[in-house]
Amino acid sequence: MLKQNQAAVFKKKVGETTDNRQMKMMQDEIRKGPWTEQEDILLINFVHLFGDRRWDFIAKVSGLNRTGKSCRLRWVNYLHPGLKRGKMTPQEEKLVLELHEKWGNRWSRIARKLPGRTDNEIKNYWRTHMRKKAQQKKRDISPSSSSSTNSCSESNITATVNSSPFPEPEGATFYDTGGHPDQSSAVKNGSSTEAVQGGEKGYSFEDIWKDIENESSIEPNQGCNFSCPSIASPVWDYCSDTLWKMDEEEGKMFLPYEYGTLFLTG
DNA sequence: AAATTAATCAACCGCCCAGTT
DNA sequence: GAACTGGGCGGTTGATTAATT
Repeated sequence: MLKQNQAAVFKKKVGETTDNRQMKMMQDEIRKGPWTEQEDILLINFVHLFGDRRWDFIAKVSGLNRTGKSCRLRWVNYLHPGLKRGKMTPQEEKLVLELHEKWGNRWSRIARKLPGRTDNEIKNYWRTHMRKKAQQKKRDISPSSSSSTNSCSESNITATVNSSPFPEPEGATFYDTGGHPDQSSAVKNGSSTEAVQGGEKGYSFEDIWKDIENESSIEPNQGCNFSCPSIASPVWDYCSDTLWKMDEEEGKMFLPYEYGTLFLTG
């Protein structure tokens, strides 16, 4: 992360997009690329003050020179106190696969069922996983290939996915097709998949939930809770020690409460 | 030990939708 | 009802790290 931070760049927005909404930012220099710790701390402060909804406002008021979207993404994917980090547990893997089978690439929706995991994380996981699977399949098809030596979780996964065989045309993996070929249109039409939420599969989600909850004290849909005791994000480790101290020591560096008073009281 | 390849993850982009004016 | 705006979502990219040759 810190190495990436060194490479953070400013980019001119001019000529980069035709999105009208971004045209107004053209006169500004919008910071892009990896976030620095200072930015993280600043963002945390302002989310603390204004909540995790008004991203454009936070982006402006904080002086981050980031877009609201960028702030939101950073918060949701990295800074949110409820985030669980580290490898997916077998239970989580199983749940992801089960839900993906039901809902396709509805990552945010799937993520809501996995407390502490983000849509981005699940998406990345799935991408990696399906790439592996595609490669595995190639090896299986190849006559010179030897038998697979998958891990325990991997074999479970394969079994689950294979319960509903998906087409994997040459050159396009299952992931590339978005899971279910007919899913995207249904989703676009808003008819989506609420109806299939019942979970008619032969295995119990409650069991999975029990397992997951045993491993993590995080409640589903917990939301933003700043008394959060189980902060997993690296910056929170840092913040818990130094953030509020810095406010005092470095004086008006962030000015969170002054801003807060100013804007909250109108 | 160096080079190459694969895996992982953070971040951006563009589209869409819902709410507001 | 049309235009505008903010936020959410899925897809994609690029940088970094780990594993392999």
